[in-house]
Amino acid sequence: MSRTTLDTAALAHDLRLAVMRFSRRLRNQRVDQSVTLTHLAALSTLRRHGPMSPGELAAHERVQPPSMTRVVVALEGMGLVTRTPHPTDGRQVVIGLTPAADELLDAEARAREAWLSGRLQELSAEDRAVLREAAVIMDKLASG
Amino acid sequence: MSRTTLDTAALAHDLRLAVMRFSRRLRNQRVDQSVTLTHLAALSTLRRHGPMSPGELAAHERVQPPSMTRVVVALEGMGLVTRTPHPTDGRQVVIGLTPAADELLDAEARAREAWLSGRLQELSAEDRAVLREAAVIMDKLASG
DNA sequence: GGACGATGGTGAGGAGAGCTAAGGATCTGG
DNA sequence: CCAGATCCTTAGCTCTCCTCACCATCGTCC
Repeated sequence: MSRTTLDTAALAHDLRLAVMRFSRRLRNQRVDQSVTLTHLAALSTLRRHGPMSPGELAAHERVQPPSMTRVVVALEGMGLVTRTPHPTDGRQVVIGLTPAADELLDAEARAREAWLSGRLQELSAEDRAVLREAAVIMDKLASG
Repeated sequence: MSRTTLDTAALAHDLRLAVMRFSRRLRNQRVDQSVTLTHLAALSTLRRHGPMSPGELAAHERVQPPSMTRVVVALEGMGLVTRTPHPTDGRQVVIGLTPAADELLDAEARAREAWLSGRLQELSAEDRAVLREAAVIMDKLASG
């Protein structure tokens, strides 16, 4: 085993533990108890990329379609998204945000200062730059 | 809102999504189906820091004590850890690894090459360096 | 020395979040 | 027009973590 390979194995170990602990922390740190992190992620993606089908949404979030169905059902029940039939393809459904969801996302963006953004703000600019790059790399790893 | 604050909010958003997706991917990518990622993390921590009480272990993993109890019970059932009474404090219990756990961790370390280490190896040395720093920063964020 | 709050572990119950397998509706290519 | 592919959904399961409550033990204070 080469030096580099050993280092990579150690990195894999540390990175895995760090990501697990960090994601736990993120889940617990959500502000509004009624809307979970998974729900928020779906809403964010919808806002960023516009209305799309459940399947597309699932692909974006790297989740299986049935999982996303549940999320959409829950969000629809809360009046945060609408389900409208696809204009030409009868199989598909288009998920769109309601004004209430927009408000919620705005409120959440503000409230997020309470923790993650606040914590990030305490870091050095260099550390933030590292995280910014790392986010891109991790997303690449997650999608590959 | 200043420029930096805006950037930080965007970073919070992207980082959150990236970590969520990445951790989902990690969970699915485990090799041995009988031992879950949570179990492995606990075993890894025990190996790295030596025997400790369930409470300490929970603190290390940023988890509540009852959650760690379950993990320990499961691991004991699989013969991977032992529970011995604390020499002086009758309330405490000391969790230690069995030889079987050592073997499992070795096997896991080797098998991990199959995915995460393999993927990391494909990255540039610069990207790995970024992740190495990011792991430290995320752990700091998770613990604070 | 005994009562009493603090600490540590666990039992019970529940919620969130993901998966696979399978079913039903719709589209499309032959 | 039928057969297979595609899309969403239902059903049922697992894993992970939580809170609340309980019990045993420790340390302290009267």
